[in-house]
Amino acid sequence: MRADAQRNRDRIVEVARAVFRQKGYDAPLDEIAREAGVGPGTLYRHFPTKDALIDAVMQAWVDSVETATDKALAHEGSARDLLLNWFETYVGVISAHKGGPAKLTTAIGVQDSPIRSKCAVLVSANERVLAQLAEQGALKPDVDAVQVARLVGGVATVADQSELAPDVVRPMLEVVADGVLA
Amino acid sequence: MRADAQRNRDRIVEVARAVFRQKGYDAPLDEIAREAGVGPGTLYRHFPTKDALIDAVMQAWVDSVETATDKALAHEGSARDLLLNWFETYVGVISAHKGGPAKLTTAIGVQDSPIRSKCAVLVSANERVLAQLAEQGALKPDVDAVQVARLVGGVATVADQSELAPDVVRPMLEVVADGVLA
DNA sequence: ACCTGAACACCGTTCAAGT
DNA sequence: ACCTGAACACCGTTCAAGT
Repeated sequence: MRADAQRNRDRIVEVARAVFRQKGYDAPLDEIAREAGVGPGTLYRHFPTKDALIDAVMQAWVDSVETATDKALAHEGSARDLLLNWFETYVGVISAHKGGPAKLTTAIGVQDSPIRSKCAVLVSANERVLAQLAEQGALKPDVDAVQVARLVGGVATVADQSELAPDVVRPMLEVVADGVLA
Repeated sequence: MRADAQRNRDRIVEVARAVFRQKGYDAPLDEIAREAGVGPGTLYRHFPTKDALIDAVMQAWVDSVETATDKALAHEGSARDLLLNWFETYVGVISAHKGGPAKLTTAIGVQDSPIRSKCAVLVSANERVLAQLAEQGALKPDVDAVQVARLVGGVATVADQSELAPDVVRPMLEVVADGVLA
C-alpha cells in the first residue's frame, strides 16, 4: 500500500474513533471524511461500507476486552460479586460507543455479520467467566455464554438507548445474576 | 372533520397497520400513502411525524394488552409458571411489529416520547401481574414493574433484531423469572 | 378545509474525471 | 494506484398550487 494511502487510512480510523465516541455510530460519514481531510470516495475506497469502518474502529478495542476479562476473573469475593462485577464491566465495554450494545448484541449468532469476529470475542469472554463459576458449582445448569451475552447485552441496549443511570442498571444486572446462579 | 378526510385518515391507519405488520416500522411512508391512495402530504396532514402514525396504529392494540393480561392473570399453576407465561405473552404482544420491542422498551420512562401512553399501558400491565405475585410473597423485594418491563423488553429487543427462535428466547425468560422470584 | 405531488434535507454509496 | 467531489438512491418531511 502506498504511503499516502496508509496515512489516509490511519487518519480515517483515528478520526472515526473520536467521532463515534462523541456521537455514536449514527454519526454521518461525511463528517469523518471531512475531519480526516479526505473525500468521501477515499473513505469508501478503504472501507466499502459503514459497518466495515465500525469493524476497523472496534479492532483495537478487542484487546481491551481481554484485559477487562482478566481483571474481572481476578476479582475477590463471592461468586455473585464476581459475576455482577463482570456484568458491569461487560456493559461498560460494549457501551463505549452509543449504538454499540445494540449492534454487538444483535450480531451475536448471526452468520454473515460484518462484525462476526467481535462477537466471537465477546462470547468467549463470557465463556471464560462462566467456566470459572461453573467450576465452583455456582451456576445453574444449561446457562451458556451466548445466552448470557444476549441477556446482559439486552440490558445494555435498553440502558444505552434510554440513557439509564448506572444505579438503575445495576438492579437489572442483579436480576440476571440471580437468574443464572445456582 | 370532513367525511373525505375521515375516510382518508382511516384508510391510512388501516394500510399502515398491514404494512407495519408485514415489514416492520422501517417500512417507507411513501408506500403507505400510495397503497392508501393519498399523497404523502395528506399523510403528513393527519400525522405530523412517523411516530405519530405509529402511535395511532398502536391505539387499537392497547385493548389487546389488557385482555392478554387478564388471561395471563387467570393462569393456573405455580408462581413461576404464571410469570413465565406472562413473559411470553408480553414478548408476543410487543413483538407484533418488527422494531416494536426496541421502540416500546426504549420509550419507557422517557418523558417526552410520542408513545408515552402506550408505555404506561405496558408498565401497568406488568404492575398487575407483579402485584398478584407479591401478594403470595413469591417476589423478591425491590423488583418493580418498570424494571421488569425493561428486562423482558430487552430480551424481546434482542430476539426481534436477531430473529431468535422461541426455543432460544424461552430459557432467557426463565433466567429473568428466576431472578425476580423469591 | 383538504388534497396533490414536486421539492428539500439528510445520509449512505458510487463513479467519472483527475493526478 | 489513489484521490476528489459531484451525483445518485432512499426516505422523512415541507410547501406552493390546486379543488
